[in-house]
Amino acid sequence: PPAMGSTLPQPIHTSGSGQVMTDEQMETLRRQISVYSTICQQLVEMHKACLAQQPPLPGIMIGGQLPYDQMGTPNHKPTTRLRWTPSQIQLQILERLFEQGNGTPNKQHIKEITDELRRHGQITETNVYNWFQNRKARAKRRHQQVSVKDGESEADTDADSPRQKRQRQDRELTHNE
Amino acid sequence: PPAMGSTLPQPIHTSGSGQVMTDEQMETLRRQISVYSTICQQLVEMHKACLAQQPPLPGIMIGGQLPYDQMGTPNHKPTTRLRWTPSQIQLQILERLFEQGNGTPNKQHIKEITDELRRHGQITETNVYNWFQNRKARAKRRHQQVSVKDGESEADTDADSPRQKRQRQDRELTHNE
DNA sequence: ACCTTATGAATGAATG
DNA sequence: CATTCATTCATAAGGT
Repeated sequence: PPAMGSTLPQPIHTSGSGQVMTDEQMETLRRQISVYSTICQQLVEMHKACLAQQPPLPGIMIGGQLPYDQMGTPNHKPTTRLRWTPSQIQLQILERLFEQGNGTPNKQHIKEITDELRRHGQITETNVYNWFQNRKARAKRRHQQVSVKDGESEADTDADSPRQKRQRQDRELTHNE
Repeated sequence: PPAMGSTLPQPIHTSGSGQVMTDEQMETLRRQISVYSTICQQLVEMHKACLAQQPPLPGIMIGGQLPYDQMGTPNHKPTTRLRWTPSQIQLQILERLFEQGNGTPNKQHIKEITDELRRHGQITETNVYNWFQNRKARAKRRHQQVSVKDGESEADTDADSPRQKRQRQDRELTHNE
């Protein structure tokens, strides 16, 4: 359960000129609403617990008596896929491309790939970009994990096991106006 | 003291495939988000007040002693974070500063900001600097993607600077292919 | 139904 | 600044 820690604020700004929204924008909106939904629920829980062990303080009485049950409950149905999922065909193509050219393709290339893949389903350049990024990162990690004979048998929830945490922070920060 | 029972809308269900929204729908969405925003703020206030006049309740410890900022910290990683994560309050402040002053603040200003933000959690000047850098870059990318118009379902969300912009691919390394 | 795993996406930090 | 890397978060898919 995510909440306040994530991305809360500001509603999307559409360009105003037309009201055509892109998929991305739609998703952003959906996510925003979802986040608010979660937060509200959490806050309600907190407040419940808070009130539960407290005398009926007279001063506040905010929402008063109304049951929490009727509060929103905007828990969204999966009206649409929340995140992109590559189709089989798309995956095959991507996989093949990845094998050939190692590394993330440049912008132009990404655009081409995206256009091609779109013929097999909804997809955006960002999806493609992310895919390559993730693919690369995970291949790398997988590889170095194998080479380490650490004999670890840890079951990490996240497939990415933090090997060699390189903690480098606070460099000189030499920037002037 | 708002009435949070009255109108908690449910997320709009757009037709999914077609991403053309009418003015009306846009308005509705904006309003929904706005409502959530308001409610969240109010709930936070409520809860604050609630805790304020209460002894250190032992049983519950919902958010524990941690500030609201970190409420969102997901359940299964309570351990120390390896990288800085802005708290809610910090984020709000940063966001506000970003809106006002355009661009990355100079060194002096960063120092001040950092000192201020430190009151809300661990933070360094580098963190602040990086934040502004990233924020700017991503805002830019976001903006140019919004400016794409007319029937293009093209969208890019994260991914750094996907397209457009007289990019210099010359210096873009040439991955084999 | 719940739990685990795989993986798309977000973002702080680093590099050029 | 522009790009890229590394880590983390969230969820779709799959197993039991």
